[in-house]
This record gives sequence, C-alpha cells and structure tokens, in this order.
Amino acid sequence: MEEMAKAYEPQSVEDGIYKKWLDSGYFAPENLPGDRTEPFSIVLPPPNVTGTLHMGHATMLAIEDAMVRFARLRGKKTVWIPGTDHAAIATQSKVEKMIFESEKKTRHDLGREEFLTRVKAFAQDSHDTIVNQSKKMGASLDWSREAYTLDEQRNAAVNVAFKRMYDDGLIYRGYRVVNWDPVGQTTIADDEIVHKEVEATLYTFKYGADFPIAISTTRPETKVGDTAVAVHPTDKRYKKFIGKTFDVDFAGTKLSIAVVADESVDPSFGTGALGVTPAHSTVDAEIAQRHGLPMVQVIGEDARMLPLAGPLLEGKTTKQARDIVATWLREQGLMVSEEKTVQNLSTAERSGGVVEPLPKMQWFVAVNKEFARDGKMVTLKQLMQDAVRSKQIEILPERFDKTYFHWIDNLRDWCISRQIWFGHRIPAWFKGDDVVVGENPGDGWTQDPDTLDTWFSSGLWTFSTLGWPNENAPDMKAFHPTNVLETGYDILFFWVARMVLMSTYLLGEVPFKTVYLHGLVRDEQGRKMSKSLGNIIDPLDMIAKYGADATRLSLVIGSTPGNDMKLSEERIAGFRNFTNKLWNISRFVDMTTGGLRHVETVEATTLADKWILSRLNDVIAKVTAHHETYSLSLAGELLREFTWTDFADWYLEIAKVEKGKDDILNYILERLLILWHPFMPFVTEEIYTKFNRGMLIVAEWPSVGATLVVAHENEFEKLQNAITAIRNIRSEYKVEPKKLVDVVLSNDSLMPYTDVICALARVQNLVVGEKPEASASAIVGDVEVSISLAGLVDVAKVKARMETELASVEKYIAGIRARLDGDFATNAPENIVAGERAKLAEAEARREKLMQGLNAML
RNA sequence: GCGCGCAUAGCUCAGUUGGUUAGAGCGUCACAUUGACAUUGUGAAGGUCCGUGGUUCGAGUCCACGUGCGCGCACCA
Repeated sequence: MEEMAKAYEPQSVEDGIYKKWLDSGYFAPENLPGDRTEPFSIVLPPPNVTGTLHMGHATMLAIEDAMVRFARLRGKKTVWIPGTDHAAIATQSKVEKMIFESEKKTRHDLGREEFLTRVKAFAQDSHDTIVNQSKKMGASLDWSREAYTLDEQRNAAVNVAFKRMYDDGLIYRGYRVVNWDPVGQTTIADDEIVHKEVEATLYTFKYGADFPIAISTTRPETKVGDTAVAVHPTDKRYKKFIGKTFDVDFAGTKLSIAVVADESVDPSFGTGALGVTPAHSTVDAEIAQRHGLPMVQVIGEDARMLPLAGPLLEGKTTKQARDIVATWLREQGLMVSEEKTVQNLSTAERSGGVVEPLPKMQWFVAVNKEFARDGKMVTLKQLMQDAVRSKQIEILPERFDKTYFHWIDNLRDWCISRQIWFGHRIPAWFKGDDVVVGENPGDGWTQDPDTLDTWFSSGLWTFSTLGWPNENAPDMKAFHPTNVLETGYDILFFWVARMVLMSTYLLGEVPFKTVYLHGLVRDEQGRKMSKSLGNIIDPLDMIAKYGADATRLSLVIGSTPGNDMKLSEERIAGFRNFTNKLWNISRFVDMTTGGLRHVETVEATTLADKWILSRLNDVIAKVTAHHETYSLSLAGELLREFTWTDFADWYLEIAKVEKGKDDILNYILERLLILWHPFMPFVTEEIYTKFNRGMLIVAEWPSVGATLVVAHENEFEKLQNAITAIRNIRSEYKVEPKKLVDVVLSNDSLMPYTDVICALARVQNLVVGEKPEASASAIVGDVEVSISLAGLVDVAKVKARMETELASVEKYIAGIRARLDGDFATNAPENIVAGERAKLAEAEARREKLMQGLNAML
C-alpha cells in the first residue's frame, strides 16, 4: 500500500485522469455500463472559433459538466455534445484584420477562394485550442459526436431549413432599409448594433424660403433624400398644410416634399415636424410605406454621397456633406438654430463602423406572417411566445421570462443575408429574374453570393447536432428535446430565442426543457474582464496554478443563475485549499483504517455515529434535490459544510479518540467522493482508485435511507462542546488527549454543564451511568492522569457566560409569551402554535437550569 | 421613453412556498497548533435585512410609493 502524498498535486494527475476517461469511452452514452433508459442530453453552446476560451466559457463548462456528471452518476443515458461556431462576421473580420496587419492586403486582393482558405486555417487553429482547453477543464464531452456549425452535415441542415421556410413563405427577399456596416461591408441584424453616445449638433431649418415648416435633424446631409415632412394629425400649427406638396431647391437638388399626417410624430419634439428620409432611416421607411412615399437613396455602400444627392455633395463622405449642407443653410438664411445635443450613434458590434441605414435587396425571415400549423394559423412570433408561456420551456431565473417576451413583442423581420464570404452560402439560384431555392438547377444559374447570418445555423444547433434533417436519426429519437440549455444571459435573444423559433417551426417541439442562464464573470471590482483593462484571469493559468477542480469550484459555488459573479485569484486559492482538505481527509482515513475500501453497510452504535450518518443521509437527500432543480451552488455549499465542518472537524476528531470507526469512515468517504464528483471530478477520481471499485465517473449515486438514524439536536451540541472541552484541557494543561483518563467533577457550579461533561466522557470511552457521577474515571494505556474539571474552568468566566445566556433566554421567553398572549394563539395554524409552546417549555427548562447553576455559585 | 433587476455583517453573497433568536465564505481580533491538512483548529466581535407606509396573528420574504445603483430594448427626427 502506497502512502498518499501530504498534499494533492493536481498538475501531476489531471492529464492522466482525463486520458483514462477518454480511453474508457464513458463520455459516449452507448458505452455507459448498465441498462440505461432515461436520457439526459445537453448540447454545448459552441464557442466561436475566434480565439481562446475565457472565464465565461470556463463557467459554462464547469456548470454543464456538473449537470452531466450528476446525470451519469444517477444512471441516465447521458450525452453532452461538443462543437464550435464559425461565427461568420466575427471570424471573418478578425482574419481580415490579421491579414491586413501582416500583409497589407484586403480580402478582395486575395479573392474569395484564397481568403476562405485562410479563414479556415485560422478557424481550425482556434478550434484545436478550444478543444484542448475544454479537456483541461475536465469537460466530459462526447468527442465522437463533435460538430461544427459550418461543416457538411450542418450545411445540409441549413439548406433544408432555408428551403422549408422559403416554401412556407416565411423567408422572402425584399428591398428594404437595412443596417449597413460600411466598414465590414455587410448588413447586420438589429441586435448586432451597439449604441454609443456622442456629441452632435441638432440643426433646425427650412428646406427653402417658400417652405412653410421648419424641421430638426442631426444629419442634414440625408435631407437631400427627403420626400415628405410628417406632422401629427392633430397639430394645429400644420393642419392646413397636410396633403400639400412643395417643390424646393435644396443644396443643389430639386426636392418634392409632401406634408403627411402620422401618429408616430411627437408634436412636442423640436418643431413638431419630421423630415422623412425613407431610404436612410428605418423609422422613416415605415412612415413612407404607410403613405406610399417614394424612396430616394442618396448614400452609397461606401458611406459616400451618390449622384442623386446633387453635384454639390456627390462623392463626399457623409461628414463632409453634413458640413456643406449646414454651410449652405446658413448662407441661404434658412438655418433657424443650431444646438449641441447628445446623439445615440449606431455602430456595428464587430467592426465598430458607423451603421448607415440603406435600402437593399435582402433575405428576411418573416416573424409576423401567418402560416398553417396543425390546422391553425400561427406566426413564428407566436410559436416563440407559446413555448415559454405554456411552460414547455422553463427559464432560470424566471424573471428573464419578461425580458424574453418584451424582446419578442418588439421583434421585426429578421434580416438573414450577409455580404461576407465566410458562412453558409444562401441556397438560392438566379437566372435573370427567376429564383430557385434549393439545389443548383443547372447551367446558366448563379448562386446568390451572400452568406447567412451566423445565428441561422446556430438556431438549428440542438437538432442539427443530433442528425437532423434525418428525422429518424437515432440520436434525434433518443435525445431531442434536450434537457437543459445552459448559456450566458447575454445571448438570450441572439441565440436562445432563435433556437426556439427554429425548433418549434421545423420540428414542432421545443429545443430544450430548461434554460439555465449563468451570469457574467467579472473581476473583483465588478468590472468586465477585458484586454484593455488588463484584468483578465485566464482559466488555463488558474488550472496550472491551482488545479482544474479548484477553478471549477470557484465558478460553480456562489454563482446563481442570472447573477454576475465576481472572481478573484484569492477565491480560487481558497477552493484549492478545499481540494487539499478533501485529499487529506482521505489520507487520514487511508492511514488510520489500513487502506481505503468499500463498505456496503454500517451500523451506528455510538451517539457520534448516529449523528454523522444521519447528517450524511440528510446531505445526500438535499444535494440530490438541489441538483434536480439545478441549484448547483446550494448543493456545493451544503457539501462543503458537511465535508469540512461535520466530517473533518468533528467526526474525524472523535474518531481519533473513539476507536472502531474504520468502517464508517470508509463508508462516508466513498459516498462523499461520489457526491463531490460532479464538482471536482479530478481529485475525486484520483482518490477513488484506492477503493478499487472501477471508475468513479460511472459509480452509483448514493441513495438515502441506507442507514437511517436520527440523533437529537441537543446531543449534537453536547458532542461539539465535548470536543471543545478535550481541546481546552489538552491545550491548557499540555496533556495529550490519548492519555487523559480521569475526569473529576467536583463543583456544583458546573451542574448546568453536566450533560456536556457526560458527553465528553462518552467520547473518551469513559464509563458513565445515566446520570453523571461526581467523578468518572477510566484507564487508557499505561499512563494515568488525574484532572479535576473544577480546576480547569474559570468560575468567573462560566458565571458571566451563564448570566449572558440567562438574559437572552429571558428575552426569548418574553418574546414567545407576548406572541402566545396575543392573537397569534387563536389565529395561527395549530402546528405553528404547538411548536411555539414546545419552544417555550424548552426555553423555560433551560432557564431553570441556568438559575440553579447560578444559585449554586453564589 | 419602455422594460427588468439589485440594495442583507468591513468585503462577496445565500436566505426555497411569509413562521417568529437572519446565515456562509473571505477579512479582522484572540487563543491553540510535534496533528491527515506548508493549504490547520477553536472562539469572538461585527446586522435599524435601503427608507416610508400597507396587508397579516406574524414581513428580510408579499403590496404601494420613494431613494440609490446596474442592465436590456428602443430611440430625439
């Protein structure tokens, strides 16, 4: 038997253990032992192949792995599917940036094919890093099922989904105002926009001297594209102009401006009149549509003015054009006022470019269009709402329900085409004005050059990873809908909502039953971790320094759904101490019981045994329940409390003086390792090898009630006091506990504590009767030490303590009495009142004892 | 503007459906430490549960209003 090292060294064992798991094949459900019928499945939110994993990913892996390992230990047919996301725009812009920095070339210099080769190489690299990091974390992912949002199978799924939606009229092509990112040279979705506050000037002016209404704008250069002025229908100032059209000469362009009435105009803002630029504002485009106004595009894709903007502005940047128009207005005497204001500028999340709303021919998913489903007319929006409203999907924490509904209520058609190269090519083919969606119809047809929004393929993730579009794929039947989707709350809309859309539409079932939203990992001061702040904690560094188990614990314990978490290296170091504690508990049991071994059942003979075993049962029951409701943090805290305080600090101490506990120590330790395994898989697996019971990853979760014993609360307190007494005697008199053999009780002032002393005697294996004698003694070993307890206790201290206690008991009694005298006794439920009465009786008894003791001391 | 959240010990946070003496970790202080544990133990101090009002026999928990902070969405033309 090899002795365990004094301290646990994660670095020397973790890689070996992971390899052992891989070799066992247990990450794949078909290899799991036993006859498993109940499925448990999670698909990993695929990390973007844009780089490396950060603490957010580590949190995701730690939480999901805990869920998955728990399910596996509970005997479920468990699978956790890994994968990565091609993250279209994010990846393409990153590679573009890198290529430009090193070679000063753009993607157009390289050409589509060469550029895509470069992106693929980069993505492959990132992928390998991510996989390696996930393994370091101990993630029990089924690598045999690994998927990639841009691989062949997923592409097949995308094409089928696209065609089906197109055939149902839910995907359409339309000339609409979209968010154009002039830097990335692509359209982006509404939720890829980031608003930034910037200073701007609000110009108020008239289009021309003869135009009767003044308007306000921060973007006068767009006004060359105006076709109307909108006012509120009830606005008395302008009522007389509604329906009229004015021709004006504006900054070198001839404009024809109609005055229309629209409810959406706020009469109290500015002049109460809104210049309508249908081509360069989504809001204006909607107004224009309502009134049948023409759309004039004056800004191009390069964010420069088009010829239609007139000779004065053509070719100028929007900023230059703005100044030109402002100057022109001042010169013409048309400017009414100029004031500083704060403008919320729309920028592209990825490229940082200032978004320019432009009309473009794009592909859209219609979220408000009705289609037939099970004989009823529904919309995609309704499907998304119903899934959550009907509780088929439960969101944790619940409050995100509201956010979810709020978002869907405001949802507009989803623009899914992107003018970038990296991504799923849109499966649409053109020949003149003809369009075919699906396979290449043959010669003379050209495919749409655009690619799909990355979230289109991500939306299919729960089932594209399970073999869809083959609906008879065995994994589809076995594992869909998945049990949990665990992800950060920041992508509730981007991703979660779109998965609900795709799954309910394409499969008619929800993609998952529970959504567990974890918080963001922040630094000690609550700031986001970022490169520029230099406050990033790298998971790999932490694993190297403190071990994967400690890193995982720090991310799971103390983290509740939906709430951000502050993480510091200190915190991780604290959990490293705990992994070491568990190691040393095992080391102690190993050394003192002659080696770790499986014990099937145990019998509780002493008070301490009954207590610790009843605690264990309680912990098993509660930890199991917490896992089932995904309250991982609570489960972890409970386990830590039990392991450190109850088992290590108390029971192990008792075991040092009270022999014959070898079986119970082994019994509890083995079960403790299983209970801890979901949270700290490495150290538990390593210790478990000493039990010679095969691999812990497929052990059997302990059940409650194997040894159901109940110890009275009071007895537990006595034990604690007894242990304290041993320690005090030991330290004050420098007596080794094993040689303490005689206890003399000779002072009446200790009467209130005779129970405690009695318990102490029991722990010491001293023989005592029902009522403690004034003295008790026994001989252990060959040394006899005689100690009078009266001499050990500072009577003044005891008296003071008793007096304090008496005061608080009096107060407590008064409180209960007051309640019982009031309406409480008649109005509260009987069992509650009875409980109060019992507490009162108990407190009174305690008071009686304390008073007796105090009297004796006088 | 619309919506959501948070406020509990010095710090970070738990606190399940209201049940009556509010908990943990870290930190602080005191004591102990030849130990399975360099990473240990025991104990102590520390709280008007943001404020005000309400519902209730009973409120940290439910309701209303207020204050402070944070987040999401939309946007002002």
